[in-house]
Amino acid sequence: MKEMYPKNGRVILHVDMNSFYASVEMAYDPSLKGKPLAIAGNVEERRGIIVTCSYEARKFGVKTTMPLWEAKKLCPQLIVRKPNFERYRAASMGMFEILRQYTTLVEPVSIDEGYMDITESFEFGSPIEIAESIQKRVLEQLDLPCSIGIAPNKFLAKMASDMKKPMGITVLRKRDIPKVLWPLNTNDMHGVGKKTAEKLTTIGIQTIGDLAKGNEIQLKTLLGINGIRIKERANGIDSRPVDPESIEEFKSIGNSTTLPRDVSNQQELFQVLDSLAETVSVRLKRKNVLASALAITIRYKDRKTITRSKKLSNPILHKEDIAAFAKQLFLKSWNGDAIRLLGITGNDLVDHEHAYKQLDLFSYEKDAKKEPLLKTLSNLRDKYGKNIIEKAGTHKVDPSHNVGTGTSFNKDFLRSSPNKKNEED
DNA sequence: TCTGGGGTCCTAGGACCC
DNA sequence: TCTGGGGTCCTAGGACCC
Repeated sequence: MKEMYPKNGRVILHVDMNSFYASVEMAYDPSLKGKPLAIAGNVEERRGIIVTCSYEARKFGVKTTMPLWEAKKLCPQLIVRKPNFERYRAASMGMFEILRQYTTLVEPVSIDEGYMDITESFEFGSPIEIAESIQKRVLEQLDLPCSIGIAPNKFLAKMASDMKKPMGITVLRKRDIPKVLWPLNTNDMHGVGKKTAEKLTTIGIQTIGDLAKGNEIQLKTLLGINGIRIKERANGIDSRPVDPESIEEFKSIGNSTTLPRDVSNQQELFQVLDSLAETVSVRLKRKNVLASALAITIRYKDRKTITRSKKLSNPILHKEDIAAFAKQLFLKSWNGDAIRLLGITGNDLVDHEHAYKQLDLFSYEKDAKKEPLLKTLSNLRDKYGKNIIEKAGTHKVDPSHNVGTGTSFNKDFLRSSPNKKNEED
């Protein structure tokens, strides 16, 4: 048996679906296969952009994030479909189900990609055999193509999966790094975008190889902690574990919308905030969490974007509370100019059950000053059950002040995160 | 006719506390 | 006279990714 990996090394796969949304549409409607297909938002409006497109469309120069009108200019016969998220979610679940047949150590990163740690999965064959088997099953069972990277860590696996598309399998060993990775430009690196690549050129770093040998002091000064991190990555060092739970740990839930036209009428803008608040509320409830901080986003006509956020004295989840608070924030921040986009995001999410448990804890609090509130809350709950507590907890939120009966217990108990990780990197 | 919507993580300054 | 130093929390903005 060939030794492909050092005894103590890990074997990580990165599975990346190829032009996922477009491929799912083709699986649903095979008559689309082989044709230039694009998925775009706001198809009927002028502000639509390309979300994903088929390889046939890419041949014409059509790219992700390109405005729809531009794509149609490049490729007049382009077939355009609206995104159909239920289908994509279903396909995604099918894909991850297949991955989990090889190991429980599957970490979904987004709807169409994930990492697997198959170090212990030798009963299914060699890493390449496993990758081939996964690729085959995803194609046969879901009619979807994917590319797979095989490497000793996440970063290298991610880089590897990007190297052959569609339907590629790429092994990237440590010893391949100088030949395969180092000639690439830094902006081909996962985690290095346009701005960082530009900054790097100012200290004479163009390629990943340059970065691998870069001066740490200089990198730290230029990019902070990220400078050190990308240098490590460039040298193939990345100890992040594959964490199947990370997908459960939500940190924020938001909803934003680009308006069909720029709007400066307050009434109209308030209506938009109402509907955004409704969406955020529904999604918070579905995830069983409350928001302990709220942020709004305003993008003006000239695309200048501001965010304003504020901690809440009590976590909230009802649409009325979210809308009221968002409107307060909005009025404090809006300069009166025409607005292109509005958004509301719930931050510092606390688990529903956890929030109530913490209220229970409160019952045992000996502090005399806090006694009255606590009695009120537990009496109410005894009488009316859980729901009234939810209302009592959220109703009193006064967006203009951060005071009130809730402040002390919130600060001490409710805010502690249920999502704390016990894993150090 | 320019440039969506969902996120995460990091930085930096000011407030505040000891 | 002349002005600590560390720590945490909050907020705004930026970079990045899919």
